[in-house]
Amino acid sequence: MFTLLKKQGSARRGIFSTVHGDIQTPAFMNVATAAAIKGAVSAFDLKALKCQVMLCNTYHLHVRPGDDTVRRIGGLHKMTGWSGPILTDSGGFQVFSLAKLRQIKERGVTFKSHVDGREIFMGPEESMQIQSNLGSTIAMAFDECIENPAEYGYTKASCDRTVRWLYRCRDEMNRLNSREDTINRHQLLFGINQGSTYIDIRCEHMKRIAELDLPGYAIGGLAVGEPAEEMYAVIEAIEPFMPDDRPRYLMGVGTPANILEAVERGVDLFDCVMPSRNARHGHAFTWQGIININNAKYEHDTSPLDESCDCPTCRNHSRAYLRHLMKCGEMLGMRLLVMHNLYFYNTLMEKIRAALDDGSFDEFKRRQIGVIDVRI
RNA sequence: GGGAGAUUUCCCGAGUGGCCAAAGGGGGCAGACUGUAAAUCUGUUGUCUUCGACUUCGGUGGUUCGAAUCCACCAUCUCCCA
Repeated sequence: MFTLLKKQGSARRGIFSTVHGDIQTPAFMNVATAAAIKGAVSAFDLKALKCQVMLCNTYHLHVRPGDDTVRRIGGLHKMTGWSGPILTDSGGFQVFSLAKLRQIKERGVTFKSHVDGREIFMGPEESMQIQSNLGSTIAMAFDECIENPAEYGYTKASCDRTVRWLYRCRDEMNRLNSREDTINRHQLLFGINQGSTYIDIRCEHMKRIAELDLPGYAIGGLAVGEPAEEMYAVIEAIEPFMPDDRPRYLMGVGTPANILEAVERGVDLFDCVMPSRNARHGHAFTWQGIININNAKYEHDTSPLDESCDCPTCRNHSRAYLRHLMKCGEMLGMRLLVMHNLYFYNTLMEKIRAALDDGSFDEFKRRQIGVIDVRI
């Protein structure tokens, strides 16, 4: 399913084939937590934005509208109108981000719904059942995203539990995929490496989850407050223990610089709320650096966000107009900025792939770092 | 013509003798944001030679050690009775 086309150092150029289409890697997955890219961007826009994969969230869709409802209306693909690959996150990140609203036990995690406060129980089986109802292409294992910093002993115990949970995820998915009435009987399970910033725990955990021979592996629990250098160190350390013939996914990362550094260290897939969230807050990524369109200096600026950008926003609108829309709180402003930022991220990945294809990745990375990730 | 009430820093609006350069919104300016409880959150918003000083609460004059707050007159606006 994963074809490794080329390597440059540890950096990889590949194709990941799924029932919903091929993914050219390295790739950035566009985050649509509640089955919508925040900022009023539809599935029909995503094609124009060079999006390859959409990412949705198990917990959020379980809370609203309910995974039984998603199943009844035909699954995420029919629901959203996106026919390409969809990855669903397991709810593991919510174990971390809703820390004040949850309780972790061996069987699973009890959440208080952030919507209405009602109690929700989610363990490996529940997460797999929900993701099966959603009908995603790739389902993520139910894990605990450990907060940073974390105590060594707690990290070790948590990782042991995450391994046990992974076996339960695999068994439950096998059961669900064998059922006649399952929406996507070819749903793939990705395991998730944890271990905070403890290299020994990370490596040990990676070895143990690799034994399950899953179709893909993710690195979780990074970019949660630790310095970027520590994150890179973790990736470098566990990379040798990640199967070469399986895609590697660095969850929740990151800045353009983070992505370049991680690709160099052998990562194939990424996702991050940064391009969409920051766009809603007025920040735009350009090939000259990051700008805040709300700044007064753009009031009379008739140039596009980025002269060299071919996205619908840059082809049609000026900085002055975008600033005006954002200042007025017009939702068109957010939509146009989100579209631009997603196009930027997807184009960044396209350029990375092209550079890997012709062997110029190192040079490409050297040229971009310190430029596209810096505020101007 | 007679009576009642208003006028506060960019705007709305609190404040009725010292703890007031003046609450709270809005707007402005800037910052944060990494598997989205985020169209959110934070800081700042009279001037300066900025751990202190100066000028401000419609205008002018007065009372007082001290006034945005009390008094007099003037200006403008709103409402009620003719």
